[in-house]
Amino acid sequence: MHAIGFGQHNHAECIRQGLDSVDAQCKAAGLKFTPVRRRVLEMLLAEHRAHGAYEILDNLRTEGLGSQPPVSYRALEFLVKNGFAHKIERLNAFIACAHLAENHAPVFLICRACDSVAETYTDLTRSVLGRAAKTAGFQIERTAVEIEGICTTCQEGSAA
Amino acid sequence: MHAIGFGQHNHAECIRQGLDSVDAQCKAAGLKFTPVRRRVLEMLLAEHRAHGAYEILDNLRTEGLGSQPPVSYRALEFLVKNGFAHKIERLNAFIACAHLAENHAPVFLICRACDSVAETYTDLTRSVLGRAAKTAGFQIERTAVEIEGICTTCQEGSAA
DNA sequence: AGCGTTATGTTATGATATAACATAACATAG
DNA sequence: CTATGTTATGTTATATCATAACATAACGCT
Repeated sequence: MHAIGFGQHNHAECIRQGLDSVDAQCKAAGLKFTPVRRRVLEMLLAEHRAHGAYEILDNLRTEGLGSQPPVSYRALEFLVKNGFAHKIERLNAFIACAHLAENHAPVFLICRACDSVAETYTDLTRSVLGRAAKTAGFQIERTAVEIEGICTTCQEGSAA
Repeated sequence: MHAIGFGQHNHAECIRQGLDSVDAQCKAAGLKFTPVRRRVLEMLLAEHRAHGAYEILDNLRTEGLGSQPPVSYRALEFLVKNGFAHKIERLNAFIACAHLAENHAPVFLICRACDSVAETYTDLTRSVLGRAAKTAGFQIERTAVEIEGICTTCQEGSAA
């Protein structure tokens, strides 16, 4: 298990790869990766933090790609539904998936100081929680695991 | 690990015990368990499902205990902050804590068919996820683990 | 070209949440 | 027992997040 989101990496490359990967997956699955959807994903990929639907919308508006809430919500819904992005419930905001193409139960590490969000994952549904659910006879469909705290960088910034 | 929420139990007793327990904890901690706060917790305890802040508010209004949003939000904030209730982020709604007086990382099993919510718990922060966070140098403060699916009862209702 | 399906545009409204300020209740130090 | 600080409540207004509903356009297919 490893976390993507904190630390250095080639970001332009990261965005390009993300778009290419989704492009390919959409082609393979017969999904339409339209300009609005593509642009929204690009915005999400641009930073490892959660973006609000209205923030996305503001950008779309500037670019003439849409001006009303349903435009961004629909694009985000498409991305989330197909696993290209996730919704962070805690923040009512969205983030690009950092493990594209892998079937995973995402886990988010949300830094309350700098708002960065790292995504890692777990085989949660087959571990402790999965067993608990099974015992209760509960049939799991989706999981939201969101951990709030302070990331490494921010801990260094203000020595605890 | 066991789940509270699905299945039979003496509910009047359950409510009374919850109120008594919180009453005692507030006394011990020097917290004020005021009429509004008490009544809100009582509403939450009345059913094992998440209650919206405005639903709570409607009831308070009927009873002359408050009429504006901040009233219910403040009471709920008090309950959540002190561990007597939890917020279900997925539903933007609140539920009484089912493990009062135990220090725990709550895990919610949310049935999307009947809207019931069961609370179980885990030593999550010391297990797989905790180790992952530690590796990433992340300092955990809060966790929200929400599992959505179908509860036993609803599975029986409409045979899969 | 006709038809069904999916995506987009647009209006309107619903649902959730909090900032900001005023007042009241309560504890306790003087 | 009253002045003062603190916590809780009352109230107005507004910010923020989300979707229902309906109209139009683009696309794929026969």
